[in-house]
Amino acid sequence: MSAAAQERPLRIGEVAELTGTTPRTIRYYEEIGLLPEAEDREHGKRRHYTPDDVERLRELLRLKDLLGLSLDDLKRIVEAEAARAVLREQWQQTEDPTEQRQILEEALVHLAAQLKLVRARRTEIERLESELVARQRRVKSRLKSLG
Amino acid sequence: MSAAAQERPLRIGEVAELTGTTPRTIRYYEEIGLLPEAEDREHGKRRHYTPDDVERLRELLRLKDLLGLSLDDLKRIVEAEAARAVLREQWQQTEDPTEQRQILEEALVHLAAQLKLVRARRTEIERLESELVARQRRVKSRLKSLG
DNA sequence: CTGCTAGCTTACGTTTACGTAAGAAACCGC
DNA sequence: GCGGTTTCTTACGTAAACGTAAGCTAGCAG
Repeated sequence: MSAAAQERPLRIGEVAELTGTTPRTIRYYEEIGLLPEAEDREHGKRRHYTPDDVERLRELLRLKDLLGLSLDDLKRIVEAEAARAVLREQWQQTEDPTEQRQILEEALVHLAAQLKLVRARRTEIERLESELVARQRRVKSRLKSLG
Repeated sequence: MSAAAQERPLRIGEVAELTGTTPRTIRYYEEIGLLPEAEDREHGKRRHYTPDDVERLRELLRLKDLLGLSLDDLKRIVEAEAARAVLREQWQQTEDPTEQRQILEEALVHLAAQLKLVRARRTEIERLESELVARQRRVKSRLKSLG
């Protein structure tokens, strides 16, 4: 469905480059279940990725770095998303609008939870920033009073 | 000079409580030179702290958590501040306004560097936040179109 | 003085998140 | 087909940031 899936598959080194990480990290994330393993890859053969996979990994790294989440935290998020994805498949097939609504509402809950985290962080950062600005002002005024 | 220094000294457990960390962490920070060690404490006797020390530790923990700085990064910051403090003492005694100005300007450089870090973080956080909001909107509109 | 709790020192242990090395196999260009 | 690069698997190594345990002491409460 995604246009991205049509293009030449990316190799692990390219993905690492694009996301600013290393092949080892990518394999490790797969190993702990943070990234999915292609079930049809034969032993010893190369992994390949789509641009969507790159975006996915970028997002995980962002959550990790910006929110300070551990890989375990991320895994929980990923698993929750996966669970919702399963339900989505089941329920979209039945085309029952009541169930579909429930799925979307769960997605909203999920997003609200993440937003809460992000906004809390932003608030803390802003407080830190304004304290630094205040100090800056004090130093500047002392500089002025020195002539 | 600080009013805080007049009050009953705090023990390590209280400081840990107040900063949301543990005594072990505080001792560790002292061990690696992140927190100063009172030079007059006899071997085996208790550490004690002022409310200013608590604030100091809070700030370090904030920089660590919000900016994702390592203890090594923090140590560099602390050392830079200490170096500036030494110069301040020396030069304030001489009461040479030219030197005093230089100290203040160095402080500004220091603050500007930290502010740059903090603002970069805030920008990233804000981008993440707006992406989440966008997703939220999409889900909400799909909900509405479901009736 | 006597308990009791919290703190001290020393030292080894642990978790997280990968790094690194070795040997083999997969592609890719020629 | 072949050399060169990249990847694969397996497994051991490691740095950072503390945790934990043991034996001992400070210092206060009664």
